[in-house]
Amino acid sequence: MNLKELSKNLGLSPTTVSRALNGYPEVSEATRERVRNAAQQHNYHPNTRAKALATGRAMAIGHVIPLSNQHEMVNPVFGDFISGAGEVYAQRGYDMVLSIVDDGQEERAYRDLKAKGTIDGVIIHGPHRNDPRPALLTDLGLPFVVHGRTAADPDSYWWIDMNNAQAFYRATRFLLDLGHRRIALFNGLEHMDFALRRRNGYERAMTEAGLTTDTALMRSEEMSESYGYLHARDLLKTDTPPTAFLVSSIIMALGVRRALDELGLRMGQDVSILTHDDGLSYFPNGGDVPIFTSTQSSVRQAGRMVADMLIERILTPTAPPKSHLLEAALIVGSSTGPAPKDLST
Amino acid sequence: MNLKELSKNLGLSPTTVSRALNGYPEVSEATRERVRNAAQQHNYHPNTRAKALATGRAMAIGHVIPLSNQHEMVNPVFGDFISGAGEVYAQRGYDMVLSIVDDGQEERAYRDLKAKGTIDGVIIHGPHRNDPRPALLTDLGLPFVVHGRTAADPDSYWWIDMNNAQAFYRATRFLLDLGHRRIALFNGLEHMDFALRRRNGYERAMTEAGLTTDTALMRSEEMSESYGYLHARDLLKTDTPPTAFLVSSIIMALGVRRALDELGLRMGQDVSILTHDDGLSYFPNGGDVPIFTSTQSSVRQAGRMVADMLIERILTPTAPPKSHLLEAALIVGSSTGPAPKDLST
DNA sequence: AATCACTTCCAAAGCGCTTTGAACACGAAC
DNA sequence: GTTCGTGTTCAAAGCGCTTTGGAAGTGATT
Repeated sequence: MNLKELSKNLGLSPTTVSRALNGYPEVSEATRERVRNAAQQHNYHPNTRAKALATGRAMAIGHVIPLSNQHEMVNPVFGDFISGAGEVYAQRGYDMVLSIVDDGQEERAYRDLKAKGTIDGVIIHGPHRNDPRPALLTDLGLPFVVHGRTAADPDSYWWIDMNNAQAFYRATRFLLDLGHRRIALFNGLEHMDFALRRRNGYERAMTEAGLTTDTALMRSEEMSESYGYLHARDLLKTDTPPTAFLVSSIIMALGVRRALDELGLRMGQDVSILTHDDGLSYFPNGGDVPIFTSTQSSVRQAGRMVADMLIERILTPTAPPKSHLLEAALIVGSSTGPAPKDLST
Repeated sequence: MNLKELSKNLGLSPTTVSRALNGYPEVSEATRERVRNAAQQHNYHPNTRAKALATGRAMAIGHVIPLSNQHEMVNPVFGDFISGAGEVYAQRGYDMVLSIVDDGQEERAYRDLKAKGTIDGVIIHGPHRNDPRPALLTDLGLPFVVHGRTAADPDSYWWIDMNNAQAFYRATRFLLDLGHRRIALFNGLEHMDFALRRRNGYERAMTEAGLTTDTALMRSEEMSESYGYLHARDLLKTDTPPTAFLVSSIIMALGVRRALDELGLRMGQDVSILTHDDGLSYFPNGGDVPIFTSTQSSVRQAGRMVADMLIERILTPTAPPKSHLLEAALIVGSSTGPAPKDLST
């Protein structure tokens, strides 16, 4: 069923039917109602391609996902993020198109997407410190919103980020207040912008407390369960093990907890763990009393917000850049407790 | 840059340029070469929407992901699957469009996608035993390939599945050969087709060994870390705990291992774990010697194969249904060992 | 009865591409 | 010198929609 057929069916011109369906005022309410009913009844949906061609708007939003060959890895956070974004798209009539792209081919991917007119805008995931994408996309004239930020010039584009520095500052202070002094930081890869901001928050809190940060207690690594386990085990076997771990991801925290279990240490008593929790649906952090004390910020919610912002950006091409900084909640669970008395005293 | 501009630029008609670019024979090689160069130089890419409209082919493939409200859950397997599929799409010039859809709205989603002409075909994820989707899509005339199978009539459509029954049959036999008799089965939700097939494989092996299956040892649950932990802990505290766990997902297996650690039981000695391993990039199963003994089958590879098959299906509309059954490899790691001597003997 | 201001509808052009059917040039064949 | 292929190019229609620029109809106003 297409426009022509439907309009013939109704004894109206395609023009009128189109206007009726798209809410133009030059059509009587009676006609509009009649058209709407007929459309519904025949399950008429305007052909997206034709509509896109006619309007110049693709009604689709792109996500380009680089796939590096070394460590083939699809961030588990990604699933939750797009499911949040996808809700918004569905609701507002946009399609979501994903491009899996070999690492290093990203620029070409964006150029092609633009040239082919497949999409109206893109979302940038996982920005590095010095990410070239904002400049590239600005250059191409392809609307975009960054989930996160870059180091340089964040005022020049649209973004939504979590306040990583503040979250980890507060988390570190929380552990310090409990008497911990040797606090390990298990961070993500620090060429990622979020990771460096987290480290900065941690270091600021330590410094303010008059402590020197000890690089021996800091790790910067892909946030997998096994790395969490391996590094925790190594650290706990040293002469001066940490009494608390500040961890960047709940998946990594699972690994740290495994190391504790294996060494017979009680979480929240012998050793504390405080983790960031993205609210991943597949790794629920316990029930009424969360297992892990954590800084929480739902990545699915972020997905919704970023999607909304991008659509706004697309619809108001001339508006100046906006941004939004989300604060993580610090939620106490049972994985933290006062630092154990130092036996050497 | 569009066709008209490019052709004017070259002093040719749009027709000729189009044919040159699309490899039609009615164009001299000299001209074709000249056109190709110009296209490359100007980064000309035909507008997808226009092309789609003219050819009737959208050059896009859909994935509809139901999002149930109760347990908002994006299967972690999904990320790996689409990254495999995405590779193939990219290579063959297809776009991937994702629709996140409220549970129960799925049928409408498919109808709409068809009516809007956004896509040329869809992939069906996670089929239930009695999944209505194959019938629906056949009815709609929307080409599709199922990743997995349904109980009824799998010969009537295209699918690629892992041989779940055989994998779990072999896994169970492996544990039986090691002397285990009380083998727990931690399965996925058994209205899912794959899960029931796995149970069937397990039960067949047990029965063939002259053992009765004990429902007290069987769980059917979402495959999360916490469920693995909770159920394993409960079972291990009973009077007659299992000596081995057969687990449907490596994520769940992590939970089982945690229960062992917590109870001071040594994995592979006191208690064995054998898990299915989808080869998820974020949960690598160890290095040279895998941690978990597992039935392995890469879901990313499956993604590639399903995508290839769907494209074939789209290009040959009249071909009879094809299917492909993948065998999982049974790979020995360090999580299994002989059943401990029964102390009560 | 003529004019005006709406309201309601429509014909036709255009979005960027493919594809059909025809035209043109050129040399070979009659 | 006409006819016929052959190779190469093009004009124009069409894909399904939106949108511009009227045109017809309706009732109120002069």
